[in-house]
Amino acid sequence: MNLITLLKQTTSASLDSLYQVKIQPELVLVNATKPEFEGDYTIVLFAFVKQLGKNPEVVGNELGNAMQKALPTIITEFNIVKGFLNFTISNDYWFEFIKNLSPNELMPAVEHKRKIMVEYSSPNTNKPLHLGHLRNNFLGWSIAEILKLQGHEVVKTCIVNDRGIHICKSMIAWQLFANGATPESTSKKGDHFVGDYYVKYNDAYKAEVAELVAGGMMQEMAEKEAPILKGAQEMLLKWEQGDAATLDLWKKMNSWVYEGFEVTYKKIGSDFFKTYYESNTYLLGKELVEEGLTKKVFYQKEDSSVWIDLTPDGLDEKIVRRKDGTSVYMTQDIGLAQLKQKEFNTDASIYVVGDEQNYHFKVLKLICQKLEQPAADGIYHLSYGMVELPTGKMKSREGTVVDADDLVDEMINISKEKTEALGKVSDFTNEQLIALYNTIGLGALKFFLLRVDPKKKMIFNPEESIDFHGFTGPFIQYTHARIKSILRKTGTTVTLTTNELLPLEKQLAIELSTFPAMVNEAAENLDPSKIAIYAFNLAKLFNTFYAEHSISNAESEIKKQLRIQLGILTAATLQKAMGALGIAVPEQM
RNA sequence: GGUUCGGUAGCUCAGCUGGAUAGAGCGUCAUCCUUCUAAGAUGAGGGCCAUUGGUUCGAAUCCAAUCCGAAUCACCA
Repeated sequence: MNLITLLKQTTSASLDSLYQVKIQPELVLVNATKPEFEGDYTIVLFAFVKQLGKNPEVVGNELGNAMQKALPTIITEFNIVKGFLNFTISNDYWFEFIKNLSPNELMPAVEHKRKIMVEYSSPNTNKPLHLGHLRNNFLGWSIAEILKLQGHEVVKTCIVNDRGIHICKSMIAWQLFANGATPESTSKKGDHFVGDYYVKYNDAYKAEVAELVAGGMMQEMAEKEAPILKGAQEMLLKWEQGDAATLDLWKKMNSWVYEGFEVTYKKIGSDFFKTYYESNTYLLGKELVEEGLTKKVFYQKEDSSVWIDLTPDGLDEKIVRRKDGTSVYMTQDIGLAQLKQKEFNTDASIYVVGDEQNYHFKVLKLICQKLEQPAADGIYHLSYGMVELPTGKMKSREGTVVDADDLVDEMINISKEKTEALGKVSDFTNEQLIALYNTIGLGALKFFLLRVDPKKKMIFNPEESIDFHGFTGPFIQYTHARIKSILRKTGTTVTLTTNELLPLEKQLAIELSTFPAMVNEAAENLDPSKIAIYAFNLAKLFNTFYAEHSISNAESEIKKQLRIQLGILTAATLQKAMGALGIAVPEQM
C-alpha cells in the first residue's frame, strides 16, 4: 500500500481508538515535511484539535505515540511543532522499497479496467496543421498513453472535417488561380499546396469586397455578394447534390491534403485506430431527432425546425434540426457519439477539442444524457486553451500561423546544431544521429506544449526559440542518458544489502514512490502537465544527487550497489513518465 | 448583457480539496569540469499572489463585490 494512504488510515484508526472520534482517512492531511523541519511526513493537527477540544501539543503526543505503536517498523520518531506532527520514516522502510521496486513494474494496474476512446487532432482538409493542432495532437496522444499506463484499453480516433464551405473556398480558388497546378508540378507538400489556395481565396474575397464597396455598395452587403463567395456557396450546394465534377475536384484536393498530413503525423508520431470523415457522418443523428421528439426531449416549432430547451439546466435553447430537415453540427455529433458507441462499446469517451467549444460539449453531453444514450455519462471534454502569438490569435486565412511542419523541422535542426556543438556522440552512425535529432527536437517541442495546464491558453513567441535547458524535454532526456552512461560502466546486476540511507538517497526513494500517484492524478484531471512537472523534479533531484555522490566511486561496495539500483529505478521512471508524454528518451546524447 | 475560464517574480509557468518563511525554469550576477556525460550542479538577487471586504486559530487557495483579459451565448463546423 502507498505510504501516505497507510498514514491516513492509521491516523484515522488511532484517533478513533484514542478519542472515539470518527474521521475519514481521506480527510487527514498528510504532507511532505518541509525541509527546515525534522521528519519526512507531516500530519496537520488543527483539523481535529478543535473537534477534540484539546491543545495540539497533547493531541500530537498521544497520536504520535499511538501511530508509532501501530507502525513500529515504519515510524521511528515524531516531533510536534505548533500544530504539525512530523514523522520520521525508518530507513528500513525506504530500503525495502528501493529493493523491491522493479523497473518493469513501476505502475500497478487499475482495479477496474475500462475501454476509453480518445478523439483528437480533428484537422480540416483545407489547410496544413499548425501549432494549435500540435498542442491538440500531443495532448491526445499523451492522455492515451497515460490511460494505457494505468492499465486501461484505449481506442484513438480522429474525425476529419473534410467537407463544408471552407473546403469549397480552397477548391474554388484552385479552379480560378491554379491553372492546373498540382503539388507534384510545384513540388509542394499537398496540405501546404491546398492551404495556399485557402489564403488566395481570402485575398481575392477581400479584394472583391473592397471593389464592391468602392462601387457604392454597403460593406455588409458586399461581404455577402462577393462573387467568389457566391461561387463557393454554389459549389457546396453542388457537392451536396452529388455533382460528379465537384466531387472529383473535392476528392483530388483532399487526397493531396491527406498525403501531406500523413507525412506530418508520421514525423510527430501520431496515429489513430479509426478515422471518421465528416463527409460520411454529417447526416447522422436523424433517427435520434425522431427519437428525441417521441421521448419529448425535443420539440418542434411552427416552422418545423426541432429544438431542445435547456433553460432549466441554465443553458439556452438549441436547434437540432433545421426547418429544411438537415442536421446541424450538434446533431451530427450526437449521431457520431452513438455510432462510436455502437462500434466500440466504450466506457468513456474523451474529446480533445479547444476551449472555444466548451459550450458545445456541455450541451452535447446533456442532450446525450437526456436521450439516455448508453455512454452519455462517460463523455469528457479535454478542453485546452488556444496557442496564441504575442501579436494575438493565429489565423490560417491570413497566413499568420506557426506552421507545424516548419516548427518541427526547426526544432530538429536546433537539436542537431546543439548536439554537434557538444560533440558527445561521435560514435553514432548517420541513421542514429538523425534519430537522435528527432528525439531531442520533438522532445523539446512536445514537452514545451505539455508542461503547462492544458486548459490555460498559452503564448508562443516565434522570435524566442524553445529552450533546451531547465524545465524542458532535453533536460530530462539528458538526465536519462547520463544515468544510462553510468550504468553502461557499472553494469546493472545488483545485490542489495541493508543500508543506511543518506538524505539525498532517501529523497530519491520518496520521489520515486510517488510516481503512480502522479500518473493517477494526471489521468483523473486529464492533465499531462502533472507528469511533466514530476519528471522534471525527479530529474533535477537526481542531478543534485549525482553532483553530490559518486555511483561508480561510491564510499563502499554496499553504497555502490544501492546507488546503481537508484540509477536503474530513476532511469526507468523517467522513461515511463516521458513515454506518458509521448516523448522518447535516448540512451546517449 | 448572461454563462464559463483566467490575472502569482522582468518573462514563461507551478502551487488553488485552506496549513509552517509563496516555488521552478528562463534571463541577470557569482562560483564548480586532472574524478561516473557541464544539455549539469551550487549560491545571490528578484513578489502589496489584480483590488477591496468577509469567513477562519490560519487565506495565493474558500465566499462576495469591483477592475482587467479571453472564450462562448449561430438554422458555421
